[in-house]
Amino acid sequence: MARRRLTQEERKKETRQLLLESAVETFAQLGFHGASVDKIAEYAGFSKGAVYAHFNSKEDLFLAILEQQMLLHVENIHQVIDQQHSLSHFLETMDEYFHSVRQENRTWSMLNMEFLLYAMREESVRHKWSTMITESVEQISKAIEKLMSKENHESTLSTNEMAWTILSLENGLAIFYYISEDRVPLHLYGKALQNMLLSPR
Amino acid sequence: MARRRLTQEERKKETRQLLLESAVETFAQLGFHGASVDKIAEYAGFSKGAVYAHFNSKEDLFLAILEQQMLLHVENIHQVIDQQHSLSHFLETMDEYFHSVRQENRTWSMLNMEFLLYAMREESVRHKWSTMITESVEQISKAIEKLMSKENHESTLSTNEMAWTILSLENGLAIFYYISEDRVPLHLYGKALQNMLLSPR
DNA sequence: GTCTATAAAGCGATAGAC
DNA sequence: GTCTATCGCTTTATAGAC
Repeated sequence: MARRRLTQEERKKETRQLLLESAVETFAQLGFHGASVDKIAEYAGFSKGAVYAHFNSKEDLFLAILEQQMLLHVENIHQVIDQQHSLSHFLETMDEYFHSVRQENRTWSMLNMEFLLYAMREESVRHKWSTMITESVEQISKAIEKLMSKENHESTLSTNEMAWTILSLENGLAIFYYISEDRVPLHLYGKALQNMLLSPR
Repeated sequence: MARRRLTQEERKKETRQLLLESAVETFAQLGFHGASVDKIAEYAGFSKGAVYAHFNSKEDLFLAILEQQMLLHVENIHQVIDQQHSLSHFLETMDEYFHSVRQENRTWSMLNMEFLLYAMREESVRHKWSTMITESVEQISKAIEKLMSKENHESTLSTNEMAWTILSLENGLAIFYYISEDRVPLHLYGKALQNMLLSPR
């Protein structure tokens, strides 16, 4: 009996996950308004009814993947931060992380943009994002501070300002990568960061 | 007779301009899919019919303001570039330009984001934007080169890489300004650019 | 050129069968 | 839990009056 219930719960979770994955793809491709519940369901191999059995509304579904994406991004950042030995190594890893996300996972990048635009318009979501971003900035800021004190580094930028710049440049460059692709200089992200944070003396 | 025709043409142009301005506001506020032709017309004080008398479709209207915005942005960049005496002065002016656009004209910034997302999805628009951006980059690159040779400056970044970074950071920081507003350090744009391009020695 | 009316299609969401 | 059918509303776009 316990076994049977577990299987059913697993099946339910699996459907939910399939719907989430389809939603990720569809929202990224067509945007929030452009992606219909019908299309999302169809792409996952279900009907509209299945979506409304798992989520209260289209917006609810959207916010669910927003939540998922938020946690994943924060987790990635933490992983990157925790394994650093030097500031230079840190920036290199950030550059690699940046490129792997852009190239292997175009969908997530476009979805990220969609979230950003959504957050700019919806106050509640904007506030949530703002909090998450600020926390990421603080994490990065602390990590930089630790690395800098270890290396006796100095800069006219505060570590907080550096952290904001790192994340801003990531987003800004990502946009251009998708629009101009081959025209954007390779590994500019890492190079620009090195230049900004490790000023030659 | 000539006078009468001119007046009519002027009226036609005026209506068209009013519709364009309303479209700018509405698309920025609600996004491409979220903004209906009805709302755009109503906000301008007209009915839907008037819109279709001036534009073939909703997308046509969208592309018309995209064109207008493109030209304006390029013009602004040129104006900023042409009046520079030193690299430091150039970066300061860019910082001022950045802030005036963000604060006085939130609408245009959000519209800019909307365009970017649209361009990321529509191949024809993407190509147009790519060309325009590349031209802007070249303009900025040349301006920096001139200023640097005048001041005997050196850097590990090429002027081309600098230009891409300048525009990327502008977009990336703009996003965060709208989401986190008061938490983003003031005048970070100019400061970060100074640090990146004018490395202390 | 601008209006009102309307067509035709798509949307989010719900109801009821299974 | 998932389906089909359907409601009620909004959308883009067109037709015809003025």
